[in-house]
Amino acid sequence: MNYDFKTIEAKWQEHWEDNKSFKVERDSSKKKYYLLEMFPYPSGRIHMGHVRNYGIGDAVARFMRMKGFNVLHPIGWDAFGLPAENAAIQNKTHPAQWTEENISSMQMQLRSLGFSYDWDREIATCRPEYYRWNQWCFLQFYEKGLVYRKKSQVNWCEACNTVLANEQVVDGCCWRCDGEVEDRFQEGWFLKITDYADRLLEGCKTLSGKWPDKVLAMQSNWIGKSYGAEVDFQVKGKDEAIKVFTTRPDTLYGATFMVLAPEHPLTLELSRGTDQETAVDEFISKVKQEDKVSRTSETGEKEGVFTGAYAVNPLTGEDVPVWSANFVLMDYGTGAIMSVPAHDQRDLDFARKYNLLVRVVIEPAEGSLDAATMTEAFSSDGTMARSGSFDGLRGDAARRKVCEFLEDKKIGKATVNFRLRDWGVSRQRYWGTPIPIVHCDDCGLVPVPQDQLPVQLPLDVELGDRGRSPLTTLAEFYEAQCPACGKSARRETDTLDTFVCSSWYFDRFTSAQNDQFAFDKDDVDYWMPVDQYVGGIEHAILHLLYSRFFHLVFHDLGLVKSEEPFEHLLTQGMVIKDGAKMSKSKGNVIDPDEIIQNYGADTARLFILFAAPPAKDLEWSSQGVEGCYRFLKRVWRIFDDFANEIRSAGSVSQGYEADTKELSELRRMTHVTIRRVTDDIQVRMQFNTAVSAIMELVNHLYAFRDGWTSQETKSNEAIAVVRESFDTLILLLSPFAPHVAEEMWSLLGHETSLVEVEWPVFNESLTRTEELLIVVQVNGKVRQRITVSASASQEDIKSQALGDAKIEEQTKGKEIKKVIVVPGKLVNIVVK
RNA sequence: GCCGGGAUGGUGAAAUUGGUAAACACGCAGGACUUAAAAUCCUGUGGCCGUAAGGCCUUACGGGUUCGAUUCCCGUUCCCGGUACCA
Repeated sequence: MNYDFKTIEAKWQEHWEDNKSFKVERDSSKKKYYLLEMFPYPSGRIHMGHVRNYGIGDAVARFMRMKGFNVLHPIGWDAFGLPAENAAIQNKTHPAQWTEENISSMQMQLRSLGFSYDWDREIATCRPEYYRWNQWCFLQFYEKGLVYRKKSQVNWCEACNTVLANEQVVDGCCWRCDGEVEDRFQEGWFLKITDYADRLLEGCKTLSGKWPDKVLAMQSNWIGKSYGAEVDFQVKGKDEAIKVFTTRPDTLYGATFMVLAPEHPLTLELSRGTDQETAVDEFISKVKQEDKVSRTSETGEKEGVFTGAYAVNPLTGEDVPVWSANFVLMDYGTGAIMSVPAHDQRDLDFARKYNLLVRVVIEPAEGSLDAATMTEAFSSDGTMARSGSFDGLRGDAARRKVCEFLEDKKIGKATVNFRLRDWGVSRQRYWGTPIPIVHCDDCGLVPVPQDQLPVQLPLDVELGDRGRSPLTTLAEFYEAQCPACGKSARRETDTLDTFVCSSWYFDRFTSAQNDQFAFDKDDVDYWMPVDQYVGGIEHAILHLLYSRFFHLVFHDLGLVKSEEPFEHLLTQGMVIKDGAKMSKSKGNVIDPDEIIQNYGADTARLFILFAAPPAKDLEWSSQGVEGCYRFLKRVWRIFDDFANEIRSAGSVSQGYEADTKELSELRRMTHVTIRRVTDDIQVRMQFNTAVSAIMELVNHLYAFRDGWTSQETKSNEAIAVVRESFDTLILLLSPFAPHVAEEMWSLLGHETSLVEVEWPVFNESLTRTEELLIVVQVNGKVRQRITVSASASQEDIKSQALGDAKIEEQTKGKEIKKVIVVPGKLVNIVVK
């Protein structure tokens, strides 16, 4: 019988579907396990990255199910977003239609891969049943004071015609379309993620060891906490102070000038009435013309202009000139800095260029600095000098003392600054969740009452006017009554960033069909947190930070017990071909469907798990796929050889001693393989080595077969041992190649599907051998291999090693200084 | 620059607590089966020297610790990812 993967896979997919094999319910009598993979955007086709992501997840889900856990393994669709809108304009369809069609075809593909999802929990974020609760979340945040509206400099993507959050700007370009991002001044909605900066950072510590260090480091850097001080510099001749943030209050005596960001309101104000007026105007307009990328690149020339004004250094009492320069950013700190050229490279470069005063106030432990000639700023810790009564203080202590002084004098204070900005969630596009707010001339911003949710996204819109969001042109949508006073009012026409949808979908999965709540308290507290989350590294900051933020807020609102949504995180590497990420433009895309057609889902899944450890990039290899296909055929053939003979065998009786060496070796191999595969999946999450171990067992069965078939009489016990091996092989293979495993399992006469079978347990005593191979080294070099009885004492091993002919030859005439015996491993003889 | 991760055969990789480097697979070579091919099965396969027995070398590079280092420590080079006039 040939390995007919097409028939087998279709058969079992149908079986799982008809029986709802992977449907789960909350059951407090069972230990839960929530396995989640990042849900896909319904682009239309599954790609290899998905196969990898979901292949890894499914292996773990199936394994944990067999280990007896109540496993929640859901799937859904991150279905709002720009591609639908753009595709709809191009193909003259509707985003809803385009999206739903894509969902259907991708569902088919996921089914054809045999993933073990609870399909009853499937969600799509673009459906009112979902986005209704998205609006509800927004209002929860609103009521808690975590939502506000402000006019600000925003990142505008011209190509996408919308605003982007800071996290969505990559190297000055749009994360989605790669188009250039420009600054715009615009009003929009923000979520106060900065209120949670400290707790999000603290959380990184508790996740250490459970999330990849890399992701935690990226998040910590993104949050960017820095300790320092805020100091007020009085403007000379005006009742106005310039507030600066510095991480080096110990260098305050060396602040010889100040620099404002060009956008800083005081830049313009201070120059008025001075002879620098026109110079400042020209400078500001020049900087405005520069694009964001070159403005913020480090290699860019530092340029500035004197504002004509002076401020007073609060510690030295000196007048210091106030400049404005392109390298000071309005959106970090206070948008103004004190410049200490001797101890900051940028300040020094600027001072040299414009001939400003340099004063050394921190002395290094070794050598000395010459303010007149130095070209490299000394920015490490050192001893304070030329700093009045602070002279001699160092490092943190120095900074603390200066801060205390500033607080005493009420001219500054120790403070903490974050790099993290609030999350702008307004999008000027159609295909997203309508923001449930009404603008009333009398009442101001009025939230839509919960019983009026969802604010439906109208489907009868004209798309294609690329300048504006369609909602702003649709009177039936934006004309509304004020929920508070009943007067006619205007509905908000911005939609929510789609990252809002994905910030809590894992909670929704716990009560996917509930139409009373976003999620049921008992459900969410039973299932959450996600025990294992699997997804791409590209969401290290975006989705993973937003989700943590949402979950903390939910926690504070008493909606969920846990604080962190994802207990363990695995970020899988990319699938690459010819050294590059698969992409249409490079023409190196392998279509999963084609692989499934030619080799089957089991082969596709096996290859993708076998070819590389999960966290590493995986180089696609058609020969490697061929190899995995060959392996499954090899499994099938040896199974076919034995199936009839072992089908009616019983189990091996307890205390059975194998009649032959071959049988006891097969038994040992079987139990060793259980141990290896279990450990690889459960502890190490290393599926490539798990598959290798199974391959070794199969190789062993082939070697075993030759002796077996020539044997004339076989005891029932002997047949039972062989059966045990095949049962085990099938079970161990089942998380990786579930279809062929199910088929073989049923061919052996088992009546239950593997879904209900327990993971095999190894017997430690059966994994031991009677003889051990010991390596004998002389001076650390392997010279001989000897076999010793497993019960041999260290002394026995030592004398057997020393008595070996070859070792005697190696040690002849030399003095034996030391003999090291590592039980079960090696003997090292040190000679001179 | 800073942060994180890497570098092992012809290739993907393995070595779990410092203990036989290269498991498993691909590729390649040889053999069996076959009229032949495919498929399949078996054997070999890090490099150098040697007919062989065997020896020497080998985990990016240079040091160190240790009886023993792919693994730990110090330094260097290169590669990948993130981030960056962040005050």
